Amino acid sequence: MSKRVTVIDIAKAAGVSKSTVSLVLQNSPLVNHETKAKVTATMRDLGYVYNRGAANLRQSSSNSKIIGVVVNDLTNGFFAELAVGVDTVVQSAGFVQFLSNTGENLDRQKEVIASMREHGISGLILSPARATEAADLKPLVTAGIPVVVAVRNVPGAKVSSVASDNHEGIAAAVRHLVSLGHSRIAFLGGFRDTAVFEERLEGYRAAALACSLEYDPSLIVDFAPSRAGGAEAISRALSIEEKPTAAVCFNDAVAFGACDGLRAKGLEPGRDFAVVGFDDVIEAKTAVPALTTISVDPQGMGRRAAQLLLKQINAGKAEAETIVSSVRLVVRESCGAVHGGSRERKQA
Amino acid sequence: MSKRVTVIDIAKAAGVSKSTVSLVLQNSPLVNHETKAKVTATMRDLGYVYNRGAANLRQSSSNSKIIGVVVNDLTNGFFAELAVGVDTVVQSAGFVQFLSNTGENLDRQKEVIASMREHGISGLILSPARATEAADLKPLVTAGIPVVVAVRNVPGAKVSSVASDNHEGIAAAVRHLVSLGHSRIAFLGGFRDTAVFEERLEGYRAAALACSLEYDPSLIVDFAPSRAGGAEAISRALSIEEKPTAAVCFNDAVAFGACDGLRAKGLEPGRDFAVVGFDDVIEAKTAVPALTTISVDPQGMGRRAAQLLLKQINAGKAEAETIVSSVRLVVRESCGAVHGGSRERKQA
DNA sequence: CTGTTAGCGCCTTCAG
DNA sequence: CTGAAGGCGCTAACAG
Repeated sequence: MSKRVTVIDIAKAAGVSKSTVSLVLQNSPLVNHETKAKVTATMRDLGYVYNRGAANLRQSSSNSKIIGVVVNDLTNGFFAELAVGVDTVVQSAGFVQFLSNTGENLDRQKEVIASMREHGISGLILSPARATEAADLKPLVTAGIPVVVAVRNVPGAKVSSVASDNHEGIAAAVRHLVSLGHSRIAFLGGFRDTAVFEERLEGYRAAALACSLEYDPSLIVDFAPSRAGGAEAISRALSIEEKPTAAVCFNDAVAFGACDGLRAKGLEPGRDFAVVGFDDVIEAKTAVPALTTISVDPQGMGRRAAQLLLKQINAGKAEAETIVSSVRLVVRESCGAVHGGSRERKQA
Repeated sequence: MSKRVTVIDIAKAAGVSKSTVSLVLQNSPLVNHETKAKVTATMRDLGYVYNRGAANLRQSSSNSKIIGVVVNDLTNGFFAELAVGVDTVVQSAGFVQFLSNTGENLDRQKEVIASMREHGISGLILSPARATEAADLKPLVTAGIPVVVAVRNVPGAKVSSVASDNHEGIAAAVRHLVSLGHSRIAFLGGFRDTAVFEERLEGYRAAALACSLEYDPSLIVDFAPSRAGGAEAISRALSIEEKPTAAVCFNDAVAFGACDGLRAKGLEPGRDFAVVGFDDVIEAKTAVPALTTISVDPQGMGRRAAQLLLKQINAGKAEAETIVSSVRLVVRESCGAVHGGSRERKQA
């Protein structure tokens, strides 16, 4: 209906020139308060809305004030919170958020990112779908669009990232278990050839060493980081000579699987065996009350990611930077002290 | 760094004119396959990215292919799912989603919507923050931007909406309770002066009538639709002459409050008293296992809202339309049959 | 089927 | 402090 009102309309109505209006728009100090007030008034009267598309066209672009956020599973409360965290800082910096969900679908991720590019995002925060490769981000970085990867790392990508403190997380879990009297602690699940596995395992080693536990490689049971893998892993861990009484798991999926496996053997997690999970991607909220987990604050991660991105946007182009987000151990119910663990059972 | 490559660049490289390229872009049938292929090839080679900003500028605008989604609490799983539902259909229609969170903050909502307008959204899906008024949406509708309001209604606004079937939801709950043997059923919580209250109460009345229950106004206890209000309401409901043995609550918050109130009196919800909640905004997932709730499918609502919006966008401008989303009764554990209820207790 | 010509709404010189 | 031009990347008419 009503044609779009443009700078020219309001210039006419206010009796000034378009350039004056333009200056007001970017509130330049070059225009006196009086005219400025008049102009803003007429803008309001005529219902003027700024057209960023046009502005971006004229300007160098990429100062579109829009930042893209794509997450792999918005249904998961963890990522929803992450997005909220991002949104908070993005909004207060005067940007808007383009948020999309990939549902772990690589094709969709590609489409979504392409679409965002067409709209001229000035930066991207990505919680990548599984199996995302550095090549998927290549076009972005060559185009000079800042990218920060969150939660999961993308192997060879030269972009900034925000992830949780894998080393310290596992170490805290080990210390917790030791404080409950455990000394035979298994490390379950995960693929050895990933960086995350290395970090987590290293945390395990370091803490074990610090607590002067004997280091027994047979307690390290690598397996697919899935629920099924967890079940397999716990089964194998329980088949060794000197059985463990507790386990730290590569992620929550593995932990759930371990609980499944324990129950299949008539053991109740939390009572007969202590299990600690790591808040990963699969499930942020656990249904197993006795499960202790290493949790990260998703909103905090989101905020940090956004801040990092904004910094890079403002700096033109900065070096890729990596932030490790601190984690905390969440003990929901008793994790399972050793005197209630399988050791007694073994003696019985 | 690398300057943006434009249609003109690829025209030059492919040895055609810009218009040809433009035609290819909107894959018009007017260009023969061969040239089309050549053009697309060079586009890929030069790493061309379409500039929607420019296109929107030239075109009538509002076919920006971006649709805005603003939600009052993304932290709440219900709304996250809603957003996912919207995203699904929005994406497959070739649009992108601008998603923002208001956190129930009206000012923020205003800012966010303004920002989206500047970016030229072609439509808006809004799950309004509390106390949103029709006036807040006025500018949008006068600008001819289709709006669909989801979950919550905005009183006088002339926009489409997608909400749950309040009438049938409560009615189903009442029928369920009657089938368990209850005949004294309270209706707890909510402010009488809202449309939603009317609808829900009407559902209660209709079902009570259909089940030939006596209609006793003292069983209707209106109170703030909050947890505190629920506690107050149940307390008042239990103070009347002939006590109820069950209650349908205005929303989940009230239901939780009612449970609090029951426990304070030494009654266990689900055993001594049946409580039914309504999936509203506060908490989508309940922590009280014995609580039966009237649930809506948030993703489904999101999809429906998006479809409605797209329809309006394509139709230019349609009449405001209202969709009521069906609900279903979710019985988690036994809701509490009357023989285990307070009636026996009264007789004892 | 292809090339030419005009702008879309805004911002930036560059002179007044 | 203001006015006049020019152009960002693209599409819409027309002409070839």
